[in-house]
Amino acid sequence: MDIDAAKDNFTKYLKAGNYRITPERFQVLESVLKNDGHFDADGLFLQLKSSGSKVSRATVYNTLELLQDCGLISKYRFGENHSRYEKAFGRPHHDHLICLECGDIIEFVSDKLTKIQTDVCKENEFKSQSSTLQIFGKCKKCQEKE
Amino acid sequence: MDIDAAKDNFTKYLKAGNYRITPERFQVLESVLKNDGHFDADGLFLQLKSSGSKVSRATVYNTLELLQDCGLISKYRFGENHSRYEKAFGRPHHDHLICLECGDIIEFVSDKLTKIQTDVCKENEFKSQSSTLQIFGKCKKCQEKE
DNA sequence: CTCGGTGCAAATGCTTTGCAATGTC
DNA sequence: GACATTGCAAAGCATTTGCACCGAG
Repeated sequence: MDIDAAKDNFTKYLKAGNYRITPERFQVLESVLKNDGHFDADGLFLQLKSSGSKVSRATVYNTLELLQDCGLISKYRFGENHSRYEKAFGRPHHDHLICLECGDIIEFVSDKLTKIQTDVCKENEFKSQSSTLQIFGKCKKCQEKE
Repeated sequence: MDIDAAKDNFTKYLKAGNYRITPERFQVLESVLKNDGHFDADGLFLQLKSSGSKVSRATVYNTLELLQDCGLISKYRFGENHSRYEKAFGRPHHDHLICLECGDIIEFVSDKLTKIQTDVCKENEFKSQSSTLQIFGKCKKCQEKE
């Protein structure tokens, strides 16, 4: 839907930072936009490769960092040994329930949580930039399996 | 203070799980108990080494996992490429403010947060096992530096 | 034409693993 | 004595880096 808006956004970010507009960077962005859930760097690399792109892993990592810096994607570490990303463009902030059994990730939004975070930061005179609440456990489906 | 209680705890856990009581495992536990803040596996290994212990990295990692399973320590991933641990024995649950500038980690406790988490889990029929709220940003000291 | 960006492969850093030796039960 | 646990070094895996080449500005 807002693919063009995302591209515009990225273009502006690149120009503003005096980064070059390269086809590789936009190939990565397009690949990112195809993913609806969470994805990782290597998955994205494979996805690009299978769609005929010749972008290298190095460029994928490099571009993911740029996309994160300009707010188009969010990066997470769900207690695994690799990072996960997801589209952030035009989406409200949300947090995650992570099933340790099946690996499923459930998203949720909580206004109250946002307020608590604001309060905690104020109390500690801390300037928040980003946050993540991760709840690990067992999802409904996996509980029923027993 | 509760060093003996921690050791008891670990002993019981090992026996219950049919794990063997080895000196190496207790050397790791003792080293863990010496640390008041957050520490990582390699730091612990070095600490053990410098105090004359011959425990290997493999054993450190193995034992840290056991200690985590029996609730004596907690494991975190603060967006870095390595895991961090901290004593959990006899401490209330708390969360973290992480300064992206100086790396300082501030702990905080929030009852309201606990309640929200309970509610979110109920709504999603999710069975929580552990959780972590991480707020990344800039601490008071680093804000003043500018 | 300049210098930032790219691909490739090698390097890195944390963590795990394979295996023979060791020590607990 | 059986077999889980250990130390060591090598392997794994995600990510980064060095460098020669390429192409955007």
